[in-house]
Order: sequence, then C-alpha cells, then structure tokens
Amino acid sequence: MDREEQFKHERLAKADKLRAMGIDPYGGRFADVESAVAIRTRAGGLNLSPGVISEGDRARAAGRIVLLRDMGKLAFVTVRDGTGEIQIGLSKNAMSEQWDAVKLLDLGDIIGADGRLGVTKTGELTIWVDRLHVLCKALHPPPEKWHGLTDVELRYRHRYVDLFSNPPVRDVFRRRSTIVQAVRDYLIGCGYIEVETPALQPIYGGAAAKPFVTHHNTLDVDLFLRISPELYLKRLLVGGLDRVFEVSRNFRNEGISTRHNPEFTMVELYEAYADYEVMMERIEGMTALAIERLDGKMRRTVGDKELDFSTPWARHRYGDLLKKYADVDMDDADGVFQRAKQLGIYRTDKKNVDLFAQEAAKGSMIDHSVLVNDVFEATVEEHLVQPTIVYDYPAALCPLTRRSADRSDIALRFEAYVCGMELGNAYSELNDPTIQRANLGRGTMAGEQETMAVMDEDFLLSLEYGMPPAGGLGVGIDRLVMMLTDQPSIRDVILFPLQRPR
RNA sequence: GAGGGCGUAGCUCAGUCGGUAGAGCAGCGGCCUUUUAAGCCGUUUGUCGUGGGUUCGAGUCCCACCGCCCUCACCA
Repeated sequence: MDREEQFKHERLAKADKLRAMGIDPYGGRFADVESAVAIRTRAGGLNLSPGVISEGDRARAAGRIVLLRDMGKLAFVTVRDGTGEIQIGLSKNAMSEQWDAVKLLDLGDIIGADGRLGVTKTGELTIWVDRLHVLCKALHPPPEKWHGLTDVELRYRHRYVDLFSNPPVRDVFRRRSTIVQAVRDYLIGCGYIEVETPALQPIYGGAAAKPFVTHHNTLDVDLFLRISPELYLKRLLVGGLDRVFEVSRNFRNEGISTRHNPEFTMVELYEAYADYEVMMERIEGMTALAIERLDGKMRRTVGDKELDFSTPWARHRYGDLLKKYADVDMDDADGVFQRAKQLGIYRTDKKNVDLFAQEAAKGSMIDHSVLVNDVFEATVEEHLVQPTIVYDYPAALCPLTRRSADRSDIALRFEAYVCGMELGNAYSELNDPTIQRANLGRGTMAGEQETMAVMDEDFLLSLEYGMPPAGGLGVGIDRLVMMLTDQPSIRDVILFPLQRPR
C-alpha cells in the first residue's frame, strides 16, 4: 500500500468511527452559516474581554480545517471559508461525548461549528464549540500548510487544491468575475443587449486562425469550433439588433504561451451607426468601470511596470509609430523591404519554406503589407507599454474593415496595446457587400490558409440585404484580467488551462 | 516546431567528487486546557518522471522518451 492509499485508509477508518459515534462524516445542509469575515466584524462591536468566553454571544461557522492544534484536553482548529479564517476552540469539558470526535478530525476536513464567542488571552477571536458538525471527511491530506501547493503543474491539473490551499488564487478569479460583470454592466448601460451565437460553425471566420474541427453525427457534417463570433454578430446588425455584444469563448488551434490558450474568452461588440472612434471610447470605458469596481486605481503596477489606465489612452497612427521606431515610411515598399531584411525578419511555413523571398519577389500590395506588419511587430510593439491605441492599419491586413475615405490602402482599424500585448481590436465595419466579396475572394496573407477570408456566402448575402455602418470591437478578457490583476501568465487567469492529458 | 531549465516521500525542499535515500510539514503512538506554522518524546513512509547505457557501484555521468515552466516562432 503506497503512502496515498495509506492516508486514505486511515481517514476512511476515522469516518467509520465517526459513524459509530452517530456522527455522519458527510453531513448535509448546514443552514444559517455566518462567514468568517462577518463574524469578525460583528465581534468587533461586542465587548469581549481576553480570556473570557461570552455567555450570550454565539456564532455558527463552517469551513475547511487548515490548522489543527491538539493539546490533549483542548484543541484549536483554524477553519477557512470563502471569506477568510476563524479559530474554533474545542474543549473536553464543554463538549462531553462529542469530544472523542475531535480526535478524529484531520487537516482538510470540512466542519461546522456552533458555539459561544470569546477572545483568547493572546487576542484571537474564537468560537468555543458546544456542538461540532463534520460536514465532509477529506480522504487526502492538503498540501503543506505553510507553503501551500507551489508545483505549477499540479496547481493547474488539480486547480481545486490550488484554490483551497492558496487563497490569493481564489481572489484572482473573484476579481475576474468582477471584471466580466463590469464589462457587461458597462455595455448594457450603453444600450447593448447580450446575445449568444453559434460556437459550432459550418464555416469559420472573423479572424486569422486555425480552427478545431469536430463532427456532428446525426447531420454527418464536419463543424468548426468558432475562432470568432464576428460574422454572426454582424448578421444581427443586419437584423436590426443595433447594439449587441457576446462574451464569447473562442477556440484557436494554435500555440500555447503565457499569452495564448487554445480556448480563450473575448467580449465582442457591434454598434450600429458608430465607427472605430466610438469603439475607442468603449474599450476605455469598460476598462475604467472594471477598475472602478476592483479598487479604483487607474495607476497600477503590472509586473515591473507602472501603468496608467486614465482615459483617454494614448492614440497613435500606425504609420507614425512605424516611422518613429522603425524609421521607415509604411508606403515605402523598398524601404520597408530593406528594413525587414536588416532586422533579419523572415517568414516560414510548416515545411520551413522561406516565404520572405517569395513575398518580396512578388512585390504585391498584400505581401508588402505583411512585411510592414512584421517590421511593426519587431520594432514598435515592445514600446507600447502604457495603454495605447494604434489606429489606421494597412488595408490589405484588414479584409473586414472599412477603408479610409481619403486613402483606399488605409483601413479604419485600431488595436489597443498594453505591456506590448494586444488587448483589443476594432474596426469601422465594412458594410459594402461588393468590396467585402472582393476582399474575401482575394485571401489575405500569402501562403496562409487559416485566414479570416474564408468565403461565407450567407454572411455576404446578409450584407447585401444591408448592414448599417457600425463600429465593432473585440477585447481579450483573459488578457484584460491579466493586466488588472497583475498576473504574468494567461494560465493564471484561466481556471483550467489546457494541459496535455496524463 | 527550435533553444534553455526543471522533475527526489502526500506537500515544501536538501542531496557535496559517482560510494547504503535525507529534513521540515503531514501521518502513526505518547505527554499537554489558551495555542497562533503550537511544543516535547518516539516512529512509519521512496518506481529519485520512464526506459536504456557507462561503471565494481548511478538520484548524481551519457542517450532516448514523457510531463511541466521560460524564451522564440505561429497567434489574440
């Protein structure tokens, strides 16, 4: 019998002993529990003297045993609930026949306690138990009480252990919920409605990414897990739902990193009769409300950076930034080519074919734009530490975006950056079905199949019925949470990040 | 996909030059009615990630594989 089985065996034996005493080791409903924090707050208003147990002031708490100090005829147990920790005092004199059950408690068990409030000589608020309830006998010992669970792999694989043994982790996910709720409230306050569109799509689109493929048995068709809800949300604009948003789980069959998880959450929103400048206000506004709900601090420490989320955020033209950091004009095809070459930028496909030479040789507008974007990423992104809106992108990169009235090679698109990381992406939406059809037919990036340019006839049909001009925005919720909770990895803001099964 | 790092008891970690596998916590037995990671005495626990190789001898050196982390690439 290995160690783990032995622990389990011992704890099961204790559960049997509890049953023999008439105590259900998996007790049921335990109503009217007061949280640890609430008890502390209430006790603060009572006149409790150290070393004295109150006669009239009682409390009822429940939680997991995180510390257990057995002193023979007296035991102190610290239990942790969703709000904090509180000490429970168990004394042989006060408990009569239930005292034997105390000897059967283990770290990790979940108990409920009824008793009188008191403050110990050392000043610790304590519930002196006259009735003990065993609500759940744990069969495995919790992680080491001082360090908790630190092994990163175990933390992700057994997140439940991580959550109950490392309280700051729970707090991150509480704040995530606060942020998502703030985003919803902000948009609803702006007159949006929340909608849900298909995650299973016969044609994928709306982003440049590789999809997951699945299969529906009864229909006997292959389906894709959505890489984006964009094309469905725009159909809703056609349908007259003028302000819609979706909190969308998207799936992209691509690499995993500290900033990428194969499934991730975006809030995507579309607003009829608006444009990308309105979307700038939207991303700033939803972020500001989220911060207000968290702690109100617009200046925040993220990693080793001091960020200022005060609105409005810095706004810079894409071309201006390229000029500033790469010292090249985005229209200067030869200059961009030389700069790219100088930077050692090249692109390879899965077969390690060098696409750089091919693209450069063709000299087409698309390939020039791809190079421009590579140079931008290599030179500019790292400088975009403070919240920054970069606008007016090379049109060839943006098949779903309205073109500037002045320049057909400029798309009315912005991306919001924080800490050198893309946080959001927005367009003045293209509503000209003829141009849209041409863009989809052309494909976007040379040598890439996984584009947003898959022909979607029904989407095009919807545009032909007429879509109002609109602004659209997508914000990476996971990344927003990373920023606002100061977590270095996207896995720290996703409860169950993808791990290779073992 | 490429490069680097890590993997030792349930948990947190030591392990020197290649020479019998260690500590703390947890567990088990005992003492203890005001502890705060309680303390004291005693004590159990190992596929050293897996599989090969070198060697008289491998946790330690070499190779392959598995898993995780980091950087890069793809991407948001």
